[in-house]
Amino acid sequence: MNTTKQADVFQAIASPLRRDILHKLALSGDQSITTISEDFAVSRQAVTRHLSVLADAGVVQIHKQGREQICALHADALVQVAEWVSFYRQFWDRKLDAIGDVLDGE
Amino acid sequence: MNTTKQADVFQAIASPLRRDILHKLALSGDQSITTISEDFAVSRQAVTRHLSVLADAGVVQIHKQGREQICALHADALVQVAEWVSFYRQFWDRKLDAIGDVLDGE
DNA sequence: ATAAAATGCAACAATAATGTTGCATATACA
DNA sequence: TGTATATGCAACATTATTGTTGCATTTTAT
Repeated sequence: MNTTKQADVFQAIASPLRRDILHKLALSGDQSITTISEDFAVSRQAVTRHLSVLADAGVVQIHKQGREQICALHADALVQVAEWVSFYRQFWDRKLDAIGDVLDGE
Repeated sequence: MNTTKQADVFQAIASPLRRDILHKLALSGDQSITTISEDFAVSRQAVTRHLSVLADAGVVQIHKQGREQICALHADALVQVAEWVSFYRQFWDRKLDAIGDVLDGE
């Protein structure tokens, strides 16, 4: 919504719909706003706003290409989330350690 | 707020204040609602509600002890977040891989 | 038995978040 | 040059989120 200052990435990924958008970008690659919105039940304008939230948080980068706005996943912004959650690994149950290892690709 | 059905953990950690509460529980261990609220600028009732959101998402467990409600961090619920974010590691910039390794304790 | 301490409940108020619709504007294309 | 396409803007309507305050209830400790 803001487009100027850095928004909270945690707030950005709080919405299931926004997480779905990120997932779609990850699986299908860069796409225009209209193309993205066709996959969801809400209006194009609603999707546009969700994309703005994601862009403000730095998780998505948008650049104009002709008359289209191409959206691209910028996963780097998620490192902050990875860092945050990694701190809590020390408090996970011992039995979850195996899962953690898998997540970390060890 | 709900206390019955499983709430979204992503929504729960979206609030900076709620993340601060989790951090306090991690560092200082189990505490009563009043003790927790003393560390924040908002009212006890506000903190109570934040704790409810965290409890609904399973990130905090609360049990009664006498006249107090003792809150405990339940980091297991954050595994879902770790799993989600780990998927995006493949999209991180190559230069961030080193950071990722550190996060994973490799 | 009483008073203090720790909460729970409920009513409100102020915002923020989500979605919609209608209309204007910029590009691409036949 | 027209027309269809891709967006942007803005006004609204609903809900959800956050916080507050006042008062009732449950325990603990004199």
